[in-house]
Amino acid sequence: MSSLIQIEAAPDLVEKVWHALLDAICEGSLAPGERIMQEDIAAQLAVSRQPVLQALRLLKKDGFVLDAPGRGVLVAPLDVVQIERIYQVRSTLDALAARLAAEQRYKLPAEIISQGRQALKAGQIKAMLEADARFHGAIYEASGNPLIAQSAQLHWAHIRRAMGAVLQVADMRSSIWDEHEAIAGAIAAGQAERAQSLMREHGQEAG
Amino acid sequence: MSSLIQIEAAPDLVEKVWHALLDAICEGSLAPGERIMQEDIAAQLAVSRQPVLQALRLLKKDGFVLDAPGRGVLVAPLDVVQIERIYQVRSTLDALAARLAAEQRYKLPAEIISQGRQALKAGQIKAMLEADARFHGAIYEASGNPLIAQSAQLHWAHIRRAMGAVLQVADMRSSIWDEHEAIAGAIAAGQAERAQSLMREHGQEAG
DNA sequence: ATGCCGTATTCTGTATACAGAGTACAATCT
DNA sequence: AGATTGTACTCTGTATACAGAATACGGCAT
Repeated sequence: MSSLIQIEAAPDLVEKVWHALLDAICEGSLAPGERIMQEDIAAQLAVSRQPVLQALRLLKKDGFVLDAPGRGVLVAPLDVVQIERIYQVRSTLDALAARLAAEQRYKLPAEIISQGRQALKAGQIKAMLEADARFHGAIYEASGNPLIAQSAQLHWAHIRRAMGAVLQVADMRSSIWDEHEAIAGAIAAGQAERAQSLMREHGQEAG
Repeated sequence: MSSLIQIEAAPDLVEKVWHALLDAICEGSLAPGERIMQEDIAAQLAVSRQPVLQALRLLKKDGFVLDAPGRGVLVAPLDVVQIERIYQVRSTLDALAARLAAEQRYKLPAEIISQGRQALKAGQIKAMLEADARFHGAIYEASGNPLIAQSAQLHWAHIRRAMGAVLQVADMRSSIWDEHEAIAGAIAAGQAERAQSLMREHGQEAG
């Protein structure tokens, strides 16, 4: 049996449409409050209305679009209160992940932090967000509980959306990578409680 | 304008099918590992395959059913490890909710606890679960962050499923309503940290 | 001129139809 | 007898068709 590369099964139109819509919403090309019509989307993506309908239902479930009875659905407006709520939940999950990762003395790859610092120095917003996501993602994975990553993944999408709007006005706090480094240190040292509380503070600051 | 009772809009077949399937899965009439065929479900509920397809996709997203490529989908087997993971996440969210509720010095209605004690004394399993859900639900609501309730709602469904299987063997811990009472006291007194840690311990015990 | 009602349009949700992918069984060859 | 390949069947996912609900506009009455 020769080792063949795994073929990625099931392109699945629904998932494609879902991804396309989510990207458009996060990136802002579908503006908050904008009306969405199934037929338009279907035509733009060259599929029938059916996969679009299903994708919209998925997005609706996660709060990216809202029902507008009679007028279809519209892109959820990004609400300050709502963002705060998301941060609240995500911080909690992050803290849990940090604690679990610390219990296993997870060693975070050093390059994640150095890459983040570089991006910050260079002022590359996109790279900064990516590095941030990698940092937190690594900890989720190290926690050994895939549910955390799954939940947080959703929140990240909301946050990405908010970030895009916010970062054009305000600068990113320059201290975040110091905080990240401290958290990574506590995790590697197995200081579960310390890692947990550092992460919680980190999340609260971010909001 | 006379005040008329709000008419509940949009029965929505997809949602009905979703609910019916979820109930069947939680209750156990759809056994773990069992194969599900769209046409069967559609025929049983007297709808077309379309709403069933969408409902299954929703359930798949939340891990109640799994993809069985080529053989449709099957009910997710209830895995001990998975249940532990769910408890881990839910405990964390519960602790967050308890802290937030405490910050507002939320007064939990006393009848929730007394109802729970009565159900425990009478040995009515169903009533016990209901009282438990009411207790935690009230705290979610008091937290002021609907995201917590939304997330936890999902976990509850999984837990309900597990409970049904577990409670037929093991008795429920008789101390839970003492713990609940202590938590409610801490919340009402505004002792946020204490409420949070009590709730965390409570969740860990339950697992 | 303004307010109200009726009609037409538009859009969603559901049902039916169709095509593709995968499995199971059976027949054939070694 | 066992293994392998070909064929038929089954089930899913997507497209098209249809019906119902809600809105927006235009006409009419006041």
